[in-house]
Amino acid sequence: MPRRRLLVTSALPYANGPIHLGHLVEYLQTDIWVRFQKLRGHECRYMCADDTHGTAIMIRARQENRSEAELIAQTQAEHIQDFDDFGIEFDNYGSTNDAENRVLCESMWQSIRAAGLVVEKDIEQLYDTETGTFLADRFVRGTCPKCQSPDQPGDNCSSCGQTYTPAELIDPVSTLSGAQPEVRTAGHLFIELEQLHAFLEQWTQTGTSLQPEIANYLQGHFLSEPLRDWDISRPAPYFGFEIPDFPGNYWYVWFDAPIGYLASTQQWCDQHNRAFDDWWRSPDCEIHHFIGKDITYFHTLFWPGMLRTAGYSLPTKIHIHGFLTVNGQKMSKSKGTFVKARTYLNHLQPGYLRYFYASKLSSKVDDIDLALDEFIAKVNTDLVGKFVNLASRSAKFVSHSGLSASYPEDGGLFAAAATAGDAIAEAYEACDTSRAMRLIMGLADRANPYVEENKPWELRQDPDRAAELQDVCTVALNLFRQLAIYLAPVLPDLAAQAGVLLHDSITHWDQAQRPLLGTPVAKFRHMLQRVAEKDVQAMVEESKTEEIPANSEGGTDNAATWDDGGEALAAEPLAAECSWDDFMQVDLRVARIVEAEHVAEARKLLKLKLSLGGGHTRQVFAGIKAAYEPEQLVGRLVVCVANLAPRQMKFGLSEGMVVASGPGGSEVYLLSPDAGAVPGQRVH
RNA sequence: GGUCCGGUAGCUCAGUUGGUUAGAGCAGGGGACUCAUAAUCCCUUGGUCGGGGGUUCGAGUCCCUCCCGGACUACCA
Repeated sequence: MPRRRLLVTSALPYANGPIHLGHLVEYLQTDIWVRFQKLRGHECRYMCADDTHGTAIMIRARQENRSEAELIAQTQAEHIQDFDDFGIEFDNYGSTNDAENRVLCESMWQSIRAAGLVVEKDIEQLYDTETGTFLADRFVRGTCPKCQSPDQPGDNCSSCGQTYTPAELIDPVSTLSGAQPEVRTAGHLFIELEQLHAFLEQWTQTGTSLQPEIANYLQGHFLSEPLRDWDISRPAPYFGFEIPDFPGNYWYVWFDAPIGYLASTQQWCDQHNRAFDDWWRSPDCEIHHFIGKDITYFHTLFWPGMLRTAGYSLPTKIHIHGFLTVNGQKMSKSKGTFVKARTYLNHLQPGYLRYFYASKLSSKVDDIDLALDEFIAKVNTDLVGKFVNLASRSAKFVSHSGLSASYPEDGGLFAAAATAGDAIAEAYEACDTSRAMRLIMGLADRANPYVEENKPWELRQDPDRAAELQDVCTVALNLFRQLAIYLAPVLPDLAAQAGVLLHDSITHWDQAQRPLLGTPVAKFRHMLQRVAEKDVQAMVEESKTEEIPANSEGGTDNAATWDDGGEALAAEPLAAECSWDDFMQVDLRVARIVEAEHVAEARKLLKLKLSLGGGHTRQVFAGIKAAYEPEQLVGRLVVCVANLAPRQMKFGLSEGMVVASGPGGSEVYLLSPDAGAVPGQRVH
């Protein structure tokens, strides 16, 4: 088999939120594929990076009163730790804000300019004068111009379905500041993608780079009519790279994000003294992108167009996967099924999820479902009951003697499993890991009866049959080792443990072709604990109490989903209608927490000092001890009831109330005003 | 509405270019074993392959039609 050179990427996670189980579908699928290629002896490099630019990052950094650089550095460190703990091995993990990316963006830009693809057009956009920013559609809400429904998103009405531009909204409001935005005109640069129409038609429809349903989708939705110009610039302020020949304007995040694939490769090449062009300008190198179906459009139209224009290699294959559902539904915070990578790791081992995803994923774009009870049953049955059990039930009988010197008669089991290696490899190669797992477990199903029939536990009773015992265990352990090799891309930790047990590390797929003989056998230790239902439940419970970033959209990563249940409303039905005057009797004010401390004797209370600005302060006792640490409160803005009658409490006078939602205990959520609010402002 | 994907045993799914009595794993029932993480092994109950038409000597597999479920439906792309 000729040695292939492969460059593999996963989509870049947006640096505005933590990695969750939905993200991991992609990174685990890719990691498994990469590990498979490496195990086959190919040179395969896995590149990724954080996607760091765009309005959402800028806004969040402002809200948190820190620089974008600080925010994205912290997020990147968290992402890398999460990936690392899941056994996802990148060859390089960069950032789209790295210097290499700027250089490559500029060079890409020059090529696109030189090709005559760029035009400037004026567009009208809503502008928030308070925050000094142009507003993307999702930052505007207002009344639908068609059906008059209030408080609708900036692009279409959730009530009547009408689509419109934010400027058409009646009484538009900026969600950043609450201000009424004004319409302003600004020049934007556009890429005339239509000039590449013929190329894209040919590339998407006749090549082998796309799954057939994706090619159909593109033909039906985009290629059947002229391609629209792509708005590629954003006026300041914007967090990104400034466009060199268009000062005051920045590349839209979706321009520089995929170039991050190149930049990450560049970093790796620099560190390893390798030639960049061997990867991105060589017909000998395969380029494989793994992405989710939500970002199909960018990767199958714009990205090939950019690459071709700048003279880079085109993707060999774009592997597109579906979304994750949990228990058959979208991930839901209230159900505790919106699980962060870190939360999972707090309760469960990564191998469980790696195997479960592998057993579900195929080369199709279908969504996959993580049914938690199926997850428990499948992992325990397949991995512990069938696979690990083979070693667990035979290793200790040969810990003193080691494996036999020649391979015993086994009824053709080893040879059959060796032959099956090709079919398993084909399945991995095609990203059909569910098929691969099925084939592997079929082998395990034939291995256990062998042990059953040969009864090593009886053989060991008879010293005269020691050789027989050794032979039976040699077969069982070699069958186990074959499975460990075939599973190594999915379960690298178990493969390593198998290597330790048999004193022969697993480094190549072809090791499954020849039995291992004559090596010592180490003392057997449990390789994988069974999944306990209580741990899964604990993970779900913890997920219910966690904060989820309110807006994880805005970058190139739109994988977040939500599904708001009706439990909260049902638990506390709406109160009777009140008049405007009634409402205005309650004086809600923005306040800043300037001091926060524990009250030694109090079980539920924290003592807060609120500032209303201008030196006006209030002492408030709030029942939020179980939900917040004093340190995390100091400095943040909250909303307080400023005209509530003071109340004498056991520990002192409470001069107001901080508003929060939630059932109580550790589930209390303080309300925060958006950036721009200042202490003392009244809430209307 | 349009496009795409799917509808096979209680559950998750396999079923290659149409070919003998439709399969696996799990779950359920019965038994065995005790080396192994209440693991394993043997036997076993479950299906008019969404409905209806058609092509064919023969269809889960091809064609038509209807029903059901899901995804997508860009234009901040």
